[in-house]
Amino acid sequence: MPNARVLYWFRTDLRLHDSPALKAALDLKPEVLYPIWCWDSHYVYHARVGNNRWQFLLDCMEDVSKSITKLNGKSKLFVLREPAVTLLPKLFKAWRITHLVFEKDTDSYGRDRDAQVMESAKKAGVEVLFESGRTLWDSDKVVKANGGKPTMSITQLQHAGEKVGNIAAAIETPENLPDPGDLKLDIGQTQPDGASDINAKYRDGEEVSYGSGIAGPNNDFAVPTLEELGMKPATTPHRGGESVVLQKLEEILSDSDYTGTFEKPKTSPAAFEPQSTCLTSPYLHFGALSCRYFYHRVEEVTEARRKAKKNISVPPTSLTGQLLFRDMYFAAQAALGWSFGQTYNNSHCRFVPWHLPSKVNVETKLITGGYEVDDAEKEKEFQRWAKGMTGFPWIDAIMRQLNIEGWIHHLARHAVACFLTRGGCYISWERGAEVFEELLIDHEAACNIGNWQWLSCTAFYSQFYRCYSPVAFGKKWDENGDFIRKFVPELKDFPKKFIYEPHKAPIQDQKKAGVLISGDGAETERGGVPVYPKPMFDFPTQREVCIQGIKQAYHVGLHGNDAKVLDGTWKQLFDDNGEGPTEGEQGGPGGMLSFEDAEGTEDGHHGSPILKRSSKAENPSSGQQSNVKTAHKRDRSQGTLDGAFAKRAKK
DNA sequence: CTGATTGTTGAGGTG
DNA sequence: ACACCTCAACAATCA
Repeated sequence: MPNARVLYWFRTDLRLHDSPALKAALDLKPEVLYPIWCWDSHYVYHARVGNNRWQFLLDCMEDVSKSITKLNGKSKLFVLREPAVTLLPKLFKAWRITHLVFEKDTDSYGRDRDAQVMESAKKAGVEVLFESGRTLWDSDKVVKANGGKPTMSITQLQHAGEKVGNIAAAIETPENLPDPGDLKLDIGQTQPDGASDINAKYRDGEEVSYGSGIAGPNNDFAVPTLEELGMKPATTPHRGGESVVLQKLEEILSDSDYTGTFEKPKTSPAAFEPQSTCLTSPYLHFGALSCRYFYHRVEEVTEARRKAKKNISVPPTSLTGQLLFRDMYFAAQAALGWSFGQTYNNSHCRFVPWHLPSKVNVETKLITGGYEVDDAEKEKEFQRWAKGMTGFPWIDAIMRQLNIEGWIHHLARHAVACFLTRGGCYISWERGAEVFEELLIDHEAACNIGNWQWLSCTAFYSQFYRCYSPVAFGKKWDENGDFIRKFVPELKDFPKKFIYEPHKAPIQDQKKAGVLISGDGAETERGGVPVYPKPMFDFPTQREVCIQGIKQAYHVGLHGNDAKVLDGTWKQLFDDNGEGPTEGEQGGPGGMLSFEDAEGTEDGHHGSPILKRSSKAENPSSGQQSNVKTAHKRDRSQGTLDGAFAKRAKK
């Protein structure tokens, strides 16, 4: 198609290697190709994204932009400061676009956004091409091969994957790219409304990215900086980018023993500098590394070892097994949609009367972003967990590493997730998932949600009697407590004997180590001496409380979509003395006495918020509306990089 | 259909 | 150091 004018819309595919969507765009032999990024209010204001993940994203964007320029000096990643849903209809006209090409997104949010964009492309007479490229197999095909059901075990995923076919071989990186067309833009900018900025705590300056116009402060479509977003500098040592990870991958692969015999359960969660796993997850999330390329390169190493009769590891514990789990979670989410990310109305998530349950909108059947504080003590425990002040050094070290570096080992995630939910606090997994969503640089909605369900024994896994100890589990890997000494520095000189249970140390030992073990974490210093809190509960007691609670919930046997969960009468089935907000006969689905107001449903619209139409909203450019009133924060927090917003025409 | 086995990654004990 | 057993006990898979 020699006259094709292509808009290549980068999203979570920030790479040039092995990109089926980019290949589809280049196969059009376009006259012009605009590589673009649409700046997205969802990511800026409404999804939980801390400054560390922001930095990683910006690194990936900067890197792919440089790679584009290397292939064509006139081109780069053109970053447009406006969400795709309002921007693209204008861009189609301004740049006389004939084709829109992007990588398929099966995240619930991405699907809704893309449906809306495709509708506007159709109206504008623009042809849309998209390719699956984020997973080993197209997640929708996996679901179909699994009988239309979510893949809830690794064997289901493996069987379904076999039916779909071989994992596609990697596609060559292009050697050149077409010129971009004319960059003149004479269109108004629709700015998102930053009023409900969920990430405000990460900002110390004015957010100016939108205020400086569609092409940015220098009018050159440059990749923004954290400073431009008013965000505090990142604290993570991990840096993003396709070129960074491709080099890293070569180092990993060059160690045949490591790559070929990798077994996840045998890697230490306490290792740091370097960590025990290869830390490719954030690159996979942003698409800087293709999971299929990774898979096949690891297979090459494994095959060579097999021929040489050397040891090899196999799925599910091997490196390729990790990629299979990723596909399993993607296909589970692809099948279940929005309900996958919550207990309420989720057909495959067990109902457990957790503390701090999510509030729900009973009309949309979506969680609202808020939660019920059924017990003030539990709220306190949650806050102490989130910042690493539980008084259990192993848990606190992990949570502090998460806060500072944005990455923690998979088994460390197990330890803290089990502790918050079924093995300690008995707090809803949805609370934990939200904290991880905010802090992890590798946050992948499908994997995060799936793993939280796994660890809380609400889906994917059910052996709730296998419970991680906040003392014994860490000790198994790191008897000396070096990991604790690194991330809980007030304990750095604590005697080895008590490093996992400092409250058991005699006061003389505490004095000698220069730290006082006291209080609930509110006090961090007394008379110049650092204070580390006492444990917030007796773990063996809480372990028993949790196991009995889960056992009863399993016995009751409700899932998120059972009628008694939907209408709140589940309480009748639970012992009033059971753990969690179980008292009474009836209550809100979350557990409290009243249902959350079904907000934003006055027009009687149903379905996911981004697709709603409201006669009240205005959108002069496309005639379509997003209704910010119906699109609550948490309703929008599972998607990727674009979103719903209130329209505010630039003056 | 039944019953045995298996399930990426528990803890605590023994030999 | 490491293999193996038991504790209590869920649910998918397979013969």
